[in-house]
Amino acid sequence: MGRKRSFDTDHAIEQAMLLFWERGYEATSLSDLGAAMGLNPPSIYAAFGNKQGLFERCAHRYAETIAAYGARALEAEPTVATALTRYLYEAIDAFTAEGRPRGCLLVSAATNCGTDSVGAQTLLANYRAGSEAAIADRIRRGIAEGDLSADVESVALAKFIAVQIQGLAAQARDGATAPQLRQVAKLALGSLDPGRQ
Amino acid sequence: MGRKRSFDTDHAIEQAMLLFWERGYEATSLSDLGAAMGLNPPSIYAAFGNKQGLFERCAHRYAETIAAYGARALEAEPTVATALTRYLYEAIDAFTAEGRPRGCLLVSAATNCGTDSVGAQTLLANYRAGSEAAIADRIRRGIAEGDLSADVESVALAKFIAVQIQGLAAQARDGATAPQLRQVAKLALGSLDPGRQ
DNA sequence: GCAATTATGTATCAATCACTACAGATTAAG
DNA sequence: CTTAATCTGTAGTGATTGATACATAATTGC
Repeated sequence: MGRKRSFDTDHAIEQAMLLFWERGYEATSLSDLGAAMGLNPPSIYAAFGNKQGLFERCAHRYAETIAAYGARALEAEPTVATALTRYLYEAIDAFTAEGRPRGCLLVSAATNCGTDSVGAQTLLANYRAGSEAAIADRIRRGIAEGDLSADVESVALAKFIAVQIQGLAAQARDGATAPQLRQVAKLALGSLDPGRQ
Repeated sequence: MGRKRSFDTDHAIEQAMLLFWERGYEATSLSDLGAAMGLNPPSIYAAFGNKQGLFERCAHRYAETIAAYGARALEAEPTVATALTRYLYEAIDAFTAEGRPRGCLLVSAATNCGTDSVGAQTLLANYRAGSEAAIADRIRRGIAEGDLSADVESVALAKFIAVQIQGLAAQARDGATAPQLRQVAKLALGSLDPGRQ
């Protein structure tokens, strides 16, 4: 019973996500969020609890949609080399797509925050750690399948890919173009060449 | 004439720099800065103009001291390969040194800021662009000296190094250790091997 | 229709933000 | 010492922050 909610929660999350993606957690005020979602403060708090609750929903949405290329690349590609190659190139597409913020919400929406934003900071850090762990798992699977030399250090290689992702995201925010970043990825993926390392 | 300044400007900048480095531009309030520097607001404004003026002094100090390894590596090393290698390894030392903030102020002190911090944001972006340009210059010098194959694309390789720096700084903030990051750098520098690319 | 329950809009909360007015303290010049 | 100039400490500026109180509107179960 009770009055029905007069707005679309999914659409509201989408608008808030774009704002958090563009400006980061702290720099996005509830006034900005309310204006973008077309909601007054009480509706926001009733639906999401508080600012951090809304941010968690937005980060989840981002991970499930925009950043879904990562899991797809790791699962769909037959070899580690093709999986990591596709991972980087699709990341570059995501970081530089037209008509939406550049870079990666999970990388740069809560990098420099005050003590009251520790929650958002660790939330994103956990997403990043999860992605890196998934990459390491995929590398170990490749080794087990004989796809990759057994003396490849999965943790180090996964961290290498994570560094590429975080660096590419930062460069995309700084205005680097997709072709430029693809040249960078090509250099980075040279390390994966069989017969090297 | 007039009353003498009762504090050491250099020491004040040093304390403010450490705070900006740790928390970023927006998340560091003037109360925090005043407490760290041992100054009341009027003294800060008399000496530095405003918050952004203080931040500019801090960024300059950081670039001239903490981040001086970059220019040193590019100038002192005889070849591009050794210069870029030293660049990355000394960056890792700077990003993970004990007793001071992790990561790089120029990379992550103004990544997600509101519209009133555009000045700080572009200031750091210019520092980053300058570093990347210096790397590209050094690469072109190496090509001119016959140190490097003439078909190396200086801009792309410089951006590749910039991506490593920004990614390594982010990973250092996420808690990665120096040995872990050195493994990453080793993989990245594999692309520089003569006979490849 | 009635009562219970939930959502919405207005208006506002205390806290904090960057910044400053102002008076007293301290210095140098004459 | 006097005078002018600069610095320092106290206190407070208006604006904005995240978050709410409260009355009204809308919906469901009976």
